[in-house]
Parts: sequence; C-alpha cells; structure tokens
Amino acid sequence: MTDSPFPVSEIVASRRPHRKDAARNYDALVTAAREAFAERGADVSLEDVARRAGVGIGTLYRNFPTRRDLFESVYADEVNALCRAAVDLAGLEPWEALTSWLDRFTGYMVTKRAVREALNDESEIFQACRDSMYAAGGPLMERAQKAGAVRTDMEIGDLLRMVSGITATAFDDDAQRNRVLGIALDGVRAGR
Amino acid sequence: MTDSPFPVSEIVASRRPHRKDAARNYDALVTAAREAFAERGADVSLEDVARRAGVGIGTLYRNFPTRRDLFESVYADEVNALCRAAVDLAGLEPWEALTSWLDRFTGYMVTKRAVREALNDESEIFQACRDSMYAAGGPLMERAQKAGAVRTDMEIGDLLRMVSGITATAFDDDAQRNRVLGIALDGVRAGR
DNA sequence: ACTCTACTGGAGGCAACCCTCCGCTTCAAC
DNA sequence: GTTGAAGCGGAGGGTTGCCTCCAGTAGAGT
Repeated sequence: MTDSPFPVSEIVASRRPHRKDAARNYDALVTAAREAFAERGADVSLEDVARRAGVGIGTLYRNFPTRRDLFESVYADEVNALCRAAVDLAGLEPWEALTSWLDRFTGYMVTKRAVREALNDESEIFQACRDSMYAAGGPLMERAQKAGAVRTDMEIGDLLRMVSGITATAFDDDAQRNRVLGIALDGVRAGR
Repeated sequence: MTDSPFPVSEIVASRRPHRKDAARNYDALVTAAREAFAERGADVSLEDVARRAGVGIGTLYRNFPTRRDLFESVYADEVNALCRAAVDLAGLEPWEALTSWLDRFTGYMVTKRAVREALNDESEIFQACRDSMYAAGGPLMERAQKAGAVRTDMEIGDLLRMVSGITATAFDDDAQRNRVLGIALDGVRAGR
C-alpha cells in the first residue's frame, strides 16, 4: 500500500491480482496455505490447500505455478507483518524491544519448519525477505548492543538463526521451549 | 554384544537377523538408509534406499515393514554409538567432557533433520533411545553442574534439544554454526 | 551331499499427487 | 446492457512411490 522501507512490501503487493474475484481467491489461497503449512509441514498436497481455500486446483496453479511460488508468498506475507511489528517496538527498552520482537518472530513464523531452508535460499524473493527482516531487526539489535545489553561479537543473522532453530524443534511443552530459549538468550546478553 | 547399561544396545542387537546373507543385507540397508537420510532428508524413497544397499525392495520390506522401522534402526544405531562415546569421555574436565560429547552428538546425528521429531516420539524404541541418551549424557551434565561449570536450572533434555535445534538449521557455513552454538552454550555456563 | 527352511528380489497392482487443458463464468470497461 | 478478456474449476493423463506376493536361491543342520 503506502511506501515502506522494506523491499518485501513491494513484492507482496505486486503479486496480488487486480480483479476482485481473483484477489479474493489469492488471499484465500495464501491463508489456507499458511494454515496448511503450519499444521502439516511444507509438503502438504497442493490439492489439499486448494480444497481448504475453497477454490479449484486450476486456480491455485494459475496463481502459483510451483509449490515454491506459493511458499514464497506465504513467507513474504509473514515477513512483511514482522517488519511492521519491528517499527512499533521502538519505544521499549533496548533489550525488551529486541526480545519482544523475537517473540513476534516465533509467533508469526508459522511456516517455521520450512524457514530453516528458506534462510539459506538464494532466490530473489527470499533475498528480499532476508534483507527486509535484517533491516527490521538489525536496528533493534544494534540499539541493544550500544546500550550494553547484547554482546558485540554477533549480528542479527546469527540471532535469528539461533532462535528459529530452537523454536522449530519439538519440545515437551511450551514451558520447556521458553526455558531453553531463555537459556540461549542468556548467552546473547553482554557481560559474562 | 557384551552387556551394556544402555537399553538401546539390546534393541539394536535383537533386530539383526541370524542368517549370514540376511545379516549382511540388514547391515547394508541400515548403512544405505543412514546415508540417504543424511543427504536427502527423512522422506527418501524406500526404493532408492534398497537400490543403494544393492538389495531388492522386498528385502527391505521384510526387515523393515514400515519407514518408521527403518528410521528407528538407523537412529538406534547412532544412539548406541553415542552412548559408548560418553563412557570414553569420563577422563576429561567436566565442562570439556560435556562439550566434547555434544560435538560427537552433532557428528553422529546424521539423521538430525528427523531427530527433532524423534525426540518427542512416544514409541517404545524412541523411548529407549531417549533413555539411553539421557543415561549417557546425564552424568556428564551433572558432573559439570557439580563442578560449577553448568547452571543448575536445566537438565540434559533441555540441552540436547537446544543443541539439536541449532545444529539442524541451515547456516552460511560451519563457522557461523559453531559461533552460534558457542553463544548458546555461554548461556548454559554457570555464574552469570 | 542333501534337504528343508528362511531369505531373496523384482514384477505389478494400488494410491496419491502433480499439473495441463479447456468449456464455462464473472468482471469491468465502454 | 453488451462484450471481450480474465478468471474459474475439475476431469483426466502421467509420474512416482508404496507394498504384496511368490517363484527361485542360498544357508545351516545332518
């Protein structure tokens, strides 16, 4: 919509079709795919996604010629939301702001099982997503570093990989996941 | 073979068939499967595994009626090796011993992409694997805790999940992976 | 050496999913 | 309101992987 400092916004907008029914179907597909990826992993059957979205399989293929195209759109959508969240957090204390954002990160990243691979993908759109995410999270990180809350021998990419790795693994329950994440984040704090 | 404190050893031994050709094929299958899982993920085609092992698909299915059976055997094999490694490390300094073992952990766990799920699986054999692994790693952990090297508000299960989560994610290179792992392990050290 | 048993391997039927294609429908511009 | 273009959906052909079944083969005890 409005211009944004994050390249991913352009991409998200440019892919959505113009006609009314087409746009509605496009949205339904992305939503359905997000849910499907979240609960059955990144290799759900595309037929299943189309069914969830209430559209024909042909419509899915017209919008997303390959599985990757679909995943890219879902992912870009989440990154986009995440970038906007980073801006809203500027008011908080540096460490607080950073961890709150990481919280959102684990929340939005419903596609997390597949994010692992996306993080190292060379394609243009993933590049843009990564750049946008670093552009969103980098400042929070640097601010926390300048404030002496975060060690200076690491960067935002390290942190995101750490967090996404941990949150993507299976735990007994959320309590354990948070505990472990907290421990790892203790390693991130400055001054040991 | 010889009796061992780790339940997983029994299981590994009990599954291997007696006849010579059968045993040879069994071994070939487990090895082929380990390689295949390592390089193409846990959903390789079983036909491919059989081909790698140089046996017919029928032979594979006789030994391993389901994909899960095959994965269990590969996994149990690795856990078994890992348990034995833990015993050998008793001589080192507590912290050193623990981190060396974690090193082996990430090395042996070629099946790591699938380990994530295995860690929470309820089946008998995974239970035994988990128990064995905790029995092997637990003492190293506790020793490090008694020595004041590791924080006391966590246990071996937390640590293994943390490590396996991080090592299973994609990184630019090994240097980054080790750096991030090191940071997380700093959070594990006592006395912050 | 012989036999009986356990094991072998791959042909083939089945199911799932992929993706294309095209007759029908809906939109929006005029 | 008309019309042409854009979009719709699902039938169906192709591919791939799963798993069974059984005629043939090789090991172990005698």
